[in-house]
Amino acid sequence: MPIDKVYEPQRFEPHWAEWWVSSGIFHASPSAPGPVFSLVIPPPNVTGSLHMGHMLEHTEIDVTIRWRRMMGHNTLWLPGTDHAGIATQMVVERELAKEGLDRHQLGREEFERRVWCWKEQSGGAILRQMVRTGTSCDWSRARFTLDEGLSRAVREVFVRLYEKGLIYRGEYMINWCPRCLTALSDLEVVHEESEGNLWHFRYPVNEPAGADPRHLIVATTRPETMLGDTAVAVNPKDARYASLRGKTVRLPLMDRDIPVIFDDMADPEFGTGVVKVTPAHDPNDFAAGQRHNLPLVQVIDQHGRMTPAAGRFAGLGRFEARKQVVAALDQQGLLNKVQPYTLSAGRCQRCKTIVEPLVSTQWFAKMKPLAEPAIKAVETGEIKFIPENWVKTYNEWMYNIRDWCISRQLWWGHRIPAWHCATCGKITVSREDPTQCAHCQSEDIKQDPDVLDTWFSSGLWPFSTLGWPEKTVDLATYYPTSLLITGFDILFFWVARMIMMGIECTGEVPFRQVYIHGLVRDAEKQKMSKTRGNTIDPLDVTERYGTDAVRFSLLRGAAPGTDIVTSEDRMAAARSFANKIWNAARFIFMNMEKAGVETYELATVDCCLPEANEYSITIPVEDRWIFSRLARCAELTGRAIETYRYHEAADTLYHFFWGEFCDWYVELKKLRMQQEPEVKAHLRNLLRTFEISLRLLHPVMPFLTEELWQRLVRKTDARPASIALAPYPDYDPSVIDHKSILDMDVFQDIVTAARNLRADLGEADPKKTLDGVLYSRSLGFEIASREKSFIEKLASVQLELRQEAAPKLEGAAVRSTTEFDLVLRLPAAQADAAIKRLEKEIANLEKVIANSRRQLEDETFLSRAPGKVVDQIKSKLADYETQLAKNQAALESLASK
RNA sequence: GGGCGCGUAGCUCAGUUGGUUAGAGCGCCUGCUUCACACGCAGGAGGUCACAGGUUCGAGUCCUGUCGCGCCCACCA
Repeated sequence: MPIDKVYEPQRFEPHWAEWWVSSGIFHASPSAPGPVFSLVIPPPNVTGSLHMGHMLEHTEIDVTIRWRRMMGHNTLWLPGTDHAGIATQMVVERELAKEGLDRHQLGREEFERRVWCWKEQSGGAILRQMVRTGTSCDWSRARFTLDEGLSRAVREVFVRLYEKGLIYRGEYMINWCPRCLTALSDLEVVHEESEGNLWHFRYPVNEPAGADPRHLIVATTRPETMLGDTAVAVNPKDARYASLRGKTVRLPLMDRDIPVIFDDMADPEFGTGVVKVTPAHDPNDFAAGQRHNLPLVQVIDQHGRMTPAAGRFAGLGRFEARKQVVAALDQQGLLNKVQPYTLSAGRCQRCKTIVEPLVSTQWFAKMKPLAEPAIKAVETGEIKFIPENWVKTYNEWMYNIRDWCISRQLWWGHRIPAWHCATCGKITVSREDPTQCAHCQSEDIKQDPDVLDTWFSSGLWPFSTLGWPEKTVDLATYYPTSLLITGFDILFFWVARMIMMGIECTGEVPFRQVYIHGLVRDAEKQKMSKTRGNTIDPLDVTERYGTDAVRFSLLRGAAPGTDIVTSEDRMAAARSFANKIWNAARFIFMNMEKAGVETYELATVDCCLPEANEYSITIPVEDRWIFSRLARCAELTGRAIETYRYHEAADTLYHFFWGEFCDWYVELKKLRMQQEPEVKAHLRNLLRTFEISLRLLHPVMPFLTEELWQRLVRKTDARPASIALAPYPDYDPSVIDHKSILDMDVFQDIVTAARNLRADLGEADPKKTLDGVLYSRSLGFEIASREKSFIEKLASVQLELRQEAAPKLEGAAVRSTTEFDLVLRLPAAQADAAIKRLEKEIANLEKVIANSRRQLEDETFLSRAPGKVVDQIKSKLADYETQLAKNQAALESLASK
């Protein structure tokens, strides 16, 4: 049963990953005891595969969920995937293109069938990857946004909102992607700055015969749209143009007269103060057109080509048309000037094609009435954002929210439950598929071809996944969910909409807290992206470093409100830690074998206290100490996880396990078991502390701890099936033994002092023992006499103990603290290093002492600083002064040589 | 044009409500194949906390400004 020398997670991680699923230990039961803690996963796209962002998010969620589960909460982590409308449709269309097909050749039904096939393949992949990485979801409750139940929820919400007048259909200006051939919401348009031009054109003013010819100069970044101009606008307060009232101008190239309108949209400060108005191709102009009743002349079509309304430019692509329009105007002498200009163009979030603002009939959701209660919920603290400053961003968007274009001209998604009547032209919106028009009973009705924005269904995710609109037990138990963990990139897309939809549909907030994590970046602080080629594949590093190491490295970088830097260096460091744990286990297993102990039986007392009756001996200092440290570690780790300071949790565990458990406790136990006869008693506590440590570590390193725990702990009826179901170590502060901490401090100080002195003397080889004397009349003597042989062993010294004050010694290296003075005999040749250290120590002490004295003499300080702080300084000052005196004496004696 | 965030050791970053010799990981230097671990052990070097002011008994921490960097939102042609 000895385990392998080197930590090789590949050998056991897949096994536990499978077992966690097959054993069903993460299955949530509404009737389970304990406070409810529920969370729904931000559903990854079915088309996707796991990336580092998921890995981080899932790790943070998993740590939280595992910790809560061990704390005895009734936990649910509901997993699932999103159908991701455009993204998925694009991927499948690309696949079809390889076969030389497009979706129209297949037809809607066949195309949908193909997407479902694709979903079965790739949707399975990401779920399998999640299983492999150990996420402790309840897989029996996995959901997909196009599931029957969720589709019913979508339909119910659509009908309700329609009936309340919160969903309407109308002709407005929307963002249109000429490549995807669908409308987009404002959020799906990303703005990108690029270098372009500002062209200035002359539009001749129509003057009565005989008057002086005049022209107006208009500027535009999009010359091709001028073909659709139906007015020019000037500011009503702009005195320069007052005389234009009632005038028209001749639109060049089109030979059309268009009116001069007076509207605030024109900024007198900008350019000439005259702006061309193209209501069909610019959102501003569209609004102006409505105010002034201007006609719409659409010169660009859905494919981004010029329409017949563009006259001789008809059929050209929009960018080619731009060139030709400029050339034509130039030729006619109407090009006034060209200015370089940075403009921000809207691009399709998915395919990066420049979006075309077009007037189109679409479905919209009215947002203001939904936003109001959602704002209030955050304001009143019913929903808490962490970090808090995201509230500002949230509010900014919510207060300025505009109606949401929810229809998409796609085939993959939730079909809009509206039927158009060919007879009366009216619309029937219904929960069940209608067979006739609700208005005229005609049977000549056809379902609207559009589907809903993919975020419409994700907005319902927290309750649709729990069975809503049915009144299910799950819904009653787990809704509202406790927590949402997600990235800020989908704050508006998803989080805000869930809040609005949740409140609207269920009357309750969808979650109590939202923890917003940072972005995963590479070692160069670059955003990870496929195009940059700097992605780290989580599955790849999981194989090479182990899932636990990848998780741990991410957590160590995951301070709230900051981005998360990853690199293989960090993973290697985390793997070293895992290896350390592994080897501690190896040492323990080895000693069990030596002592003939087969397995460890879980202690009946679960708090961090040694079981006194196990001992026929006095409880040694390291045991009293380590249990206090265990309790402290549990407390700090728990509090860190609870407040989403994952980096702190990881750090606390790291330093506890490595710096305290391994470096001191195990080392001491090692000696104890070598030198003392009560091996089993010592082993018993070693096992106990190790087992508790494994439980402390389990939320962050689930695989390794499960593997070791299963090997260590004896299977009994009382034992939980998995460490994941074992209780998180109790951290009642009353178990902390302060005396033991003091004792251990002194013990460590003596050992460290001896090691320092050895180094000063240039003797780094631990095989060579040096002689020394320890002087102390207090705790130092007590500890040193009790643990003399251990100090000698750990520091490679031979000690003589004297219960007296240190005399003035010549030719010796001295290390002094308030509790003791340690003296090593010094070969004369090596005084320099010792002197140097003393001088440094003295300089430090002098600085601190001066500082403290100054403060203690300062009346204002004494009167204003809290008594606690003053006392602290006083007692420390005394300590510093004794140390200083001792060091000075030592230096004097050394220097005099 | 608004909003948010960052600038701390060679590198990457922590630093909870201001409280007294500023921490970690990696890297570097010295010495150790000590029977759990060289993915290790022991010891060590390295920081005027971007800059300038201010508040305070006390500032890496709070305020103002400057410089540098990043991100988000916005219909100015």
